[in-house]
Amino acid sequence: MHVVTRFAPSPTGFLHIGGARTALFCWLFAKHHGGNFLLRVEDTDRARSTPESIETILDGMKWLGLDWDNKDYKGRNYYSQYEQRERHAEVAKQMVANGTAYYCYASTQELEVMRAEQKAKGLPQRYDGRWRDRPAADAPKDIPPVIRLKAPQTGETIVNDAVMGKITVQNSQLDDMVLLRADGTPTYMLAVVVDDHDMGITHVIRGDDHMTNTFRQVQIYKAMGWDIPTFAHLPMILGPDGAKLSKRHGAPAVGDYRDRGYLPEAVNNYLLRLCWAHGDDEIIPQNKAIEWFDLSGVGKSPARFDFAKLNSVNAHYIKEKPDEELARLVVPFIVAFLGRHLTPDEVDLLTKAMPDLKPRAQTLVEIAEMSRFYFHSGAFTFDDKSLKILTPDAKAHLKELTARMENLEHFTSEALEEIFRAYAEEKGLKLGAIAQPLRVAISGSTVSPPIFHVAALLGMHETLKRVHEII
RNA sequence: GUCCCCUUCGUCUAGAGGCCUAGGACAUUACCCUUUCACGGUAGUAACACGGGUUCGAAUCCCGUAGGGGACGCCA
Repeated sequence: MHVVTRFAPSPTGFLHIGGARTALFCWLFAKHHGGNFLLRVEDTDRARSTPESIETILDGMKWLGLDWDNKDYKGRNYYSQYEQRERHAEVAKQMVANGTAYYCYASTQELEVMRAEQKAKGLPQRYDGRWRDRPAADAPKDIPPVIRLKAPQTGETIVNDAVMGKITVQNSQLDDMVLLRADGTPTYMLAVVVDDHDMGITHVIRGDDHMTNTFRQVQIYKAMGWDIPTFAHLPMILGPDGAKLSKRHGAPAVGDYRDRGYLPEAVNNYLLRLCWAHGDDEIIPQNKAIEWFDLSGVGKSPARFDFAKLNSVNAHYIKEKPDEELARLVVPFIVAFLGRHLTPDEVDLLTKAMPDLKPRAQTLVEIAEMSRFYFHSGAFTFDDKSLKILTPDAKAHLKELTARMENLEHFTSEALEEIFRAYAEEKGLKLGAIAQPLRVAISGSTVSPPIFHVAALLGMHETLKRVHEII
């Protein structure tokens, strides 16, 4: 069987991190089975859909590397639901013709009254089928009707969900939903089913907020006599506090993670491990993810988002990434901090510093922050801890050491360490007593990568310049 | 309110009736390494929501209870 999955966001905002997880699972499932992964933009809500939002979502998908296969659709690089509206309307009319749907002339106000009454009586709020069996002759001429599904009123509808298992609902719980609005546009329920059918979707993988919609959609498939795809509903991703993940939790959009210096491979790996596991494996590279991913491994319970764990996964992928590539990724963040561009020499220095920077950072932003001092010019402003290190004694030692450093033939970290160790031994000092002042002098802080590495990278001229600045 | 789903360390999870004295990862604590901070290494604290069954035996199967989530639009 040739597998076809799809990701179907509505372009009313950014790409939500939960949506990204859904997209990832769809993508992995398609790749695992050698099938296709399609992108459909659900833009039938003309008031809320925006082109900017579509761009943002596409960007997010690209950043995560979730490539879709329908890049050439009527001049667009995605499938637009809105463009299929004629087809949706046609299907709705077909259903009226075959007796599985009917025109309903109840006004919005009339329905509001109906729901209010139901609520007041403590009854479930459902359309009562008032136009279900009325003859066409009753139809008022001046009210444009909607088309409603003539849903079965007895028996039950069963969904065999690949994640949730067999789920049954009594048909008496479901009402006759609207398929086509009075203005002739399709509702989500209709559009989804028609598009999934037309696109040949074999596996509908989506968030479990759609679970109860599935029963109604199955009824549409049945009314049209279409094959029902396999459904798989993924549990929600919740915020750290167990509430629905939202702006309040800080980073709901995929773009937020890019801006905060997370690597897409880390985000993917982290997202994959939410509600899914492969034994004790934690770090799962993409090729393994494709090889191992299956729907049966997806858990049923919602998961909370944990930034600490994401950080640790990100730290792992940072350590794995080649220095040059990492430097290239960090440069924009440094540029943002410095407010100026880096010279090729500076980028080269950053690349050479990367082995010392990598193990100390969890995000690209952290690398940028801790590497700023390399590109610093002028005097540092020291904090209290640093000032405490720069005692008159320490300055005196540094002055003596300056002379020795100047005489160095090769300004390497090994050579520097050698003269510092020799000096410490001569004076009966601990290495830290002179290494820390050097650190403060040339890095501007008490915390930095190994200080002799730093000095060697800065070079003799810059190192001595910075030392002179403080003595 | 009605319907649907879920419940293993703080968090993500392993677990398919005996392999469980419940494993791993993150977080956390201590120690080692060490010129700072990290990385790395070693050790530790920490969970089967509760109550009933079924069974020789239950984290695992069944039934309740509690808690959580979701859906009930001419939104998607």
